[in-house]
Amino acid sequence: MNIADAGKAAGLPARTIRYYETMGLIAPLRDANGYRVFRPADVHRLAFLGRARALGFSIEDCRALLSLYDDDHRASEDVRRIASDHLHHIDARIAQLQSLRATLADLVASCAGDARHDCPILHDLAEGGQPHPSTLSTLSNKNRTPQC
Amino acid sequence: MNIADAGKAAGLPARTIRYYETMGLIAPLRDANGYRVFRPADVHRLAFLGRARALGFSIEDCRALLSLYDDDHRASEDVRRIASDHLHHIDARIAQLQSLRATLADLVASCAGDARHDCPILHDLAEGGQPHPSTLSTLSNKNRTPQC
DNA sequence: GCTTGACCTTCCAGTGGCTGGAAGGCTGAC
DNA sequence: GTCAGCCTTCCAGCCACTGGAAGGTCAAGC
Repeated sequence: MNIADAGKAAGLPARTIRYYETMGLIAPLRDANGYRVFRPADVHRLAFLGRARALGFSIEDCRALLSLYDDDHRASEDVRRIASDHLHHIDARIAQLQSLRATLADLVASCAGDARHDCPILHDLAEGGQPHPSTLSTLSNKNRTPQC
Repeated sequence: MNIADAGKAAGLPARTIRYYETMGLIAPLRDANGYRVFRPADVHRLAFLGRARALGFSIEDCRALLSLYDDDHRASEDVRRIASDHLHHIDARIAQLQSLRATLADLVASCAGDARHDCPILHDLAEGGQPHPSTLSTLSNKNRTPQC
């Protein structure tokens, strides 16, 4: 099975699969012509990766999960710890976004959004205003760059 | 005022300020020795940037907001549109994370997390299981890589 | 046998918003 | 003069891809 078919079967773009190979997450065989050859087990592994990534696990988490999956002597404790840590990160991220959202929603609500010059949003950004109570922690946070 | 003092005044690391200069967001003067010289207006602009970034506005959004801030003929409509679009992005992101969180929490709850080999988390990742109803949209989403 | 188009390969570079480090210049106090 | 602590620029790395270029391979149709 070539890379495009493996991609279709696993729901991943060919480029992503090549990237996963360079990251050492998969190791397909090679045909005489240099083409990658994917066995069913490779496709299965790719689908595993696709699902883990869809749940937001990092590449390094995925590597750890795959190695536990391969490990006949694993303890479910180890898997659960990875998932649980990840859950905590997501919870923290949601809380941060919600606090940020509250501030932003207040600002948007306070702005007339018409042809006039006066704008409370810009005023707040310029003068610092009163940060929304729930945003204080976010603003004082080291993570000054909430990606969204 | 040199870069370190401007950074302290605006609450930004010197490196970030240099980065903002390369991005064309600020244009401090230069002293004879090549050092950047920050006037009060520059520091004010930096603080504006710090607050906008803390609210998750992208660098390009910040550029647009600053240019509206400088514009004597702006309409608050234009500012509000930027903020409102950003709010929608944050809402979408929160919804995505919450759906992902629900799936993940189910998985974590289903796992004994002990010394045994059997693990529903790995089983789900390997076999695809039943995706959590609220996660279906996430999994079928183009954005296969939810950063958290 | 030849062309065509769809695949495949590798390599390099860009995304966003910084951050780290290196190598070297400037300043002010001792 | 020497030392710490600033400042400068430039290059590279983070993450997980993604885009593009340049070129090889394959199968179908003529």
